[in-house]
Amino acid sequence: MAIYGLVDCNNFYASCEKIFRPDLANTPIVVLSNNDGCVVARSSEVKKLGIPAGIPYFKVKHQLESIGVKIFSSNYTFYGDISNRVMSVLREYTGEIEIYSIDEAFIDLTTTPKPENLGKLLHSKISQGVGVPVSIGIASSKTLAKVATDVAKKNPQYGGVYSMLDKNSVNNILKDFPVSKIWGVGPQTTKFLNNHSIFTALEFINCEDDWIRKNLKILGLKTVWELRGRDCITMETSPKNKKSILSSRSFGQPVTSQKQLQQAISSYIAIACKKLRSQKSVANYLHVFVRTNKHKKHELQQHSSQLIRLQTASNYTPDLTKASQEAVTKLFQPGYKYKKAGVVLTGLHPENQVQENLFIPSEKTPKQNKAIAVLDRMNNRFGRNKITLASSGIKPKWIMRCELRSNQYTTNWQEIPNIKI
DNA sequence: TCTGGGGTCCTAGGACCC
DNA sequence: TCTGGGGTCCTAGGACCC
Repeated sequence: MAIYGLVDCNNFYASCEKIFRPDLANTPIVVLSNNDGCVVARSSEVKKLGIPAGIPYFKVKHQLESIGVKIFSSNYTFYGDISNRVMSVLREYTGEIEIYSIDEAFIDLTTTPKPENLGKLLHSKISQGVGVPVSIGIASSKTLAKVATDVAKKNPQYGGVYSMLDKNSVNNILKDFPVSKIWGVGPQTTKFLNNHSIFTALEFINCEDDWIRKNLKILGLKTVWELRGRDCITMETSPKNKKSILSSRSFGQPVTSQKQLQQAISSYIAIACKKLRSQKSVANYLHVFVRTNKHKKHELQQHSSQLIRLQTASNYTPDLTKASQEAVTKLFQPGYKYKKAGVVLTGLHPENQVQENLFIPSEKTPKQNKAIAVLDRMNNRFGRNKITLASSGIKPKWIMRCELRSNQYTTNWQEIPNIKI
């Protein structure tokens, strides 16, 4: 039987913000999304106050301020670094891990003699060594490990680690576990199940396989099997190359000119192409999309995209920038206030397997290759966007808001914490 | 005034081929 | 005169995840 552990950092972004701010140890804090748009992380004190996840900041700003909640813009560079530290601890004690998201990792405990003991050890090592609290769930499938982690998180008496390896404990937990909280069951499926009087995970696993397959397809069936303890979703220890790469942002203020829109798109292309080069792939297709603010019903609305097939698959920023200009020309309409735009690269293939176009040479000259390699190195060393194409604009107006960002304590010498002795 | 960003997988349906 | 049908590939869109 397989045994999985899931290690999940509690309130990750909020916990990160507290690491170098012992003065905030018991202060309620929230972290906002890009553009200071939504509340994406809440410390436990804030959760208790009933502030929901994902709520637009402006709706709760007054409430948060009036009760003394400390607000942070998101600081992804910092969270990424803390995440790496957590993952290093896991690797040190468990060998191969599957990094599932910035704040979660699966570990394979199949051959670990006492999984729960290792869980306790990891819990204390991460807490002491990195400074963020984690919850660890142990079970015979990933989906059950997710459930176990939820139990560990909600019940402090287990000390942050909960094992669901024996059958009795599984049924005991599943009978009170709402289907809406199952990994892989979203709002649509919840609605469907509830309409059929299925409310708990236990009721869900007691359904007939045929019925589940017919209505919820193969994914639904896999989820049920996993909840019955059958291991269907195995470990992925080496990160796979992405099949699509997306870069998009909402604008700090509406964009109304074609030039600004083009600048924004150019800068997203630069980000996406850099990711593409780092996985040594080329893209065949480029999607460019633009959106107006759907919440402003009285304004002109546009939600459209252009798909461009590149003449030759490429990861060379100027190629894709040029292609994007054509798309922007088709998409842009005067009089519309654009709120968000982005690019998606698809049809990705390894760069050494490019299908040559008979009429158009795809090989970049050595000079072009060198230039783009230098650009990547400089930007890696000195920070994203230190060197850009002129088409991305300089100090653009549409740049995101992030007025309440904390320091990059661990990744920027200028912002390293000071200690007064 | 103010509503995130980056992914994956699956399915249906059209295009195309033989 | 008779005008098929199955397989495959691709894309758009939906649902879900963090």
